[in-house]
Amino acid sequence: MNIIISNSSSEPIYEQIKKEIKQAIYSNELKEEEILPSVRVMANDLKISFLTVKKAYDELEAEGFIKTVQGKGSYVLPKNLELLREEKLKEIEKNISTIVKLSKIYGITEEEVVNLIRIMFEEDL
Amino acid sequence: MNIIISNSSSEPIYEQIKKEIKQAIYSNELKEEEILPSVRVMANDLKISFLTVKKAYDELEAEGFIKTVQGKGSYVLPKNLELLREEKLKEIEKNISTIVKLSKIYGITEEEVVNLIRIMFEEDL
DNA sequence: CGAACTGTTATATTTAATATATAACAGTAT
DNA sequence: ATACTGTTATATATTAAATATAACAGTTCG
Repeated sequence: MNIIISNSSSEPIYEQIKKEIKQAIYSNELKEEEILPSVRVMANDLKISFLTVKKAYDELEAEGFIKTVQGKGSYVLPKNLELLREEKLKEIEKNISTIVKLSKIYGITEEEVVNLIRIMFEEDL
Repeated sequence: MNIIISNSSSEPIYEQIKKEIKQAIYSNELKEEEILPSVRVMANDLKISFLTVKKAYDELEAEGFIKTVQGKGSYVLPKNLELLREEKLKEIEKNISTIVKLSKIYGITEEEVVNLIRIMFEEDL
């Protein structure tokens, strides 16, 4: 479990932690049943408050990705890859919706957008 | 000048105002040299503080879209459509970058994304 | 059992961004 | 002059995020 957070990011720390854990679950870096670092250990590693880590874990549990048991810790639930993929697909759709709205207002064509997509997809393989 | 703001939006009111004015400038609803509502008038209309409107106007001026003169008011600068378009293009690129990153991690293909784009472009013409 | 881990909860504080209220001041137009 | 403009300063309120600290509770293991 290798979490990297940015203190200066506008994105809240607990959100950054959530994202990285989801990604680790998806990429199988974190396997089913695997125990996550305890809130205090991770807080210590990241030099942040354990309450911030707890917030991330609480939300990950509410979203069905991990399970926390008092006294024991938090572990990765039988992962629902489809769930994760769907969640991200929704995020992508939201971004696309923003793009389409902006494009229509500011006279950017469908082809221009598609070209950008294609170019950026090829980059940094 | 017809500004609509949402009190419940997570987007700051001054940002909403900025966006709507930029859009109005782009669509020529607000023409070159046209006087914007005074900060107090708009604040009154929207039932918000004039300081919030001032913040929006100040930033619009810093970004080169309007000009404010003490005692007179704020008016639309000779508009630089290209500037606006470029600004929005950057916003779009940022969104695309997010999309591409997510897609690569979560196994969503270029074609899937392009299809979504095409579908959403056709919708709500 | 007891020590050393886990997580939980409550309280209080800090910081930054947003938004507000109010009052006083300054420029412009008529 | 008056009535608009914008400007500035001060103070306050709200919210989200993050923190610090202390006390409490469950689990594990020697």
